[in-house]
Amino acid sequence: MPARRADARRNVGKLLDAADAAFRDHGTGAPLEPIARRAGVAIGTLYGHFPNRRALARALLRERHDALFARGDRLAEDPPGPALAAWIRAVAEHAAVYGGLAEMLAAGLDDEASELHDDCARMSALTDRLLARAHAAGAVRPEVTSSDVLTLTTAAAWTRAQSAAQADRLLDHALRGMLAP
Amino acid sequence: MPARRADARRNVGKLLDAADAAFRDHGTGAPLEPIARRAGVAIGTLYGHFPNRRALARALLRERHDALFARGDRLAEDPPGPALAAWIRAVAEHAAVYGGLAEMLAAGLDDEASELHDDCARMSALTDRLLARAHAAGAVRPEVTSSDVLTLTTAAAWTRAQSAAQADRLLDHALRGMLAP
DNA sequence: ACCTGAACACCGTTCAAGT
DNA sequence: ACCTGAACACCGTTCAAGT
Repeated sequence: MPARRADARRNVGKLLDAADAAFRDHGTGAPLEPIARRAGVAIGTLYGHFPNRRALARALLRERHDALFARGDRLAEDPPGPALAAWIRAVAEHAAVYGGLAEMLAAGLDDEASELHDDCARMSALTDRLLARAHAAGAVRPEVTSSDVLTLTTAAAWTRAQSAAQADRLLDHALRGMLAP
Repeated sequence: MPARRADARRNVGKLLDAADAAFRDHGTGAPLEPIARRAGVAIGTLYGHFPNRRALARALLRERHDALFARGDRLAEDPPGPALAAWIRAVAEHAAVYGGLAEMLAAGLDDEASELHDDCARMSALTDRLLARAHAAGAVRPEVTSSDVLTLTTAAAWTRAQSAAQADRLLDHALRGMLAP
């Protein structure tokens, strides 16, 4: 972390607050100029701190992602089957804070150049780990792969942007089909 | 169908061909000006025939939707459980011809003013009918609702835009959780 | 009855000039 | 070291003028 001028640090804080509000209201595709205006800075200042939308999202998700990773680590101590289910639900719920975030995270996993790639890879690694435990305990059907779990998670996150209740029901059905009979 | 000047009819045909190619390549959000140019007409001509993107999509999907509805009607004669599963797979496959179509159809079902509403309502009605048959035959778990089925269908269609194979596997797992044990 | 394309609005992004 | 905001590019949409 380089030394920053105090006004610059304040501006970053105000930009993140404004971006959070805008992303909540209009999704991750929200216009950037109103965000800068709402933060009381010029549009160039926003670009000076965040070269693109993904960099802004990454900063915005920092704390939230760290909390999610901690949750994943804790779940690795719980009974394998329910722990995997709880993890999937937690990620799906997280990826629905902003409309369009599910797409952004799915893309970030594939694109190594994405500012979100590291975070996505970490989520993926936690999924692998929790799934491997569930397999070892015989809690999941043997044919279920890590990709299957990630796909379900993103699909549920995308659904959640339309209806949280329906996303939960989709998870109920799909998990019933994935967990051991 | 009002009488049309021959050149107007030709233009509509060329616009639909160009739009189909553009939607396939860049999804339903593809820029409209290149579509008009590719069709050899001015942008105003496109707007003259199709007041908005949904109207263009509706025209583009006409034949395809009619074929889908016919498929649904035929499936209503088949064994209820497999028929429902086949219908879900057919709709999911259809809604993935263009990127972004899954979202468009999901929105069209809720929005009565949408040019796509009628088509979406008909898909929904066919889903209801096939699900009711499956329930009557005891082929589906009793708690499965029509919304559950529509949600799964759209989620699978959305997934399909990224990976067809993963979408199929999602359907495998979710259907296993929805069909009677 | 239909077509043209200039015109306007809007937004993302850059960068020269300023402090 | 950071900020400003004009400038440019791009695209959706409208509409007066033309055939």
